[in-house]
Amino acid sequence: MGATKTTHFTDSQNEMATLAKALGHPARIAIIEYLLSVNTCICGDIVNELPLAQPTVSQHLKELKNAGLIQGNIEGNAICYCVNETTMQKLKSFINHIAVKTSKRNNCC
Amino acid sequence: MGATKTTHFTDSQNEMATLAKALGHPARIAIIEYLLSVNTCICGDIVNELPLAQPTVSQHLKELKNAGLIQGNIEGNAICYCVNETTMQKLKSFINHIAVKTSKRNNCC
DNA sequence: CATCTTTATCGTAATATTGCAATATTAAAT
DNA sequence: ATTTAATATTGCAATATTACGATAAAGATG
Repeated sequence: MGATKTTHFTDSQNEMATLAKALGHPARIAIIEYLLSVNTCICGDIVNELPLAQPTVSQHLKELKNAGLIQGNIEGNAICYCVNETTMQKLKSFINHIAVKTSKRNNCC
Repeated sequence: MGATKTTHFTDSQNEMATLAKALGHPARIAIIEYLLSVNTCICGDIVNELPLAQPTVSQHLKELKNAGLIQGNIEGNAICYCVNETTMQKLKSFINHIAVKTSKRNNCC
């Protein structure tokens, strides 16, 4: 075992889990925050912002990209990264939906 | 290696990563959704709702509980589970903050 | 008290993640 | 064409996660 049984869950559940998982590492949270700390896309310079080696950062960027949370455009020999608004809104809607349901629930615990 | 370098990141980054990571599995999304599908706490019956063996579900519940996303109260020989509103609001605020920043950013990708 | 029900824990196998050194790739600059 | 700069990929070791059978623990029920 060790592999997630994705086939037993709905597409929505798998999709949201994928997005949450991609954010489930402090380095990737830090990357997102850094991308948003400037009012434009970041071309290069991400590695120097993080306390991790370049291959490690590259890997984290890849995971964020695979999940659709960020996108990268080649700009010369650098790559411009930015947060994907559509995906972020999707995640936001889901969390909001859960949070609203939670607050409207009858407390009993 | 293989261990996350949590000490190099801020408390906030680590906290949000922990919450996101806890939601980063479809079974745990399904558990949260099931807990919210009824307007009260769920005492037992979670195992039968999921396509996973009882020890596996128990483990997922434990992780959600460790992250503070759900809480469980002993009720006889069963345990009543429900979503933790405070933690969920914290996650919601963070995601909202990120989403707002994303949508206010100058697009360039 | 014996038994049933519910949930947790242990042990373990399969797989995934994290991290980085070494190396490759790609495009700009000289 | 060579060098430089930025990013990706490969390979690998350490660790974490996922899943479940077996078993334990704790309260309810007969």
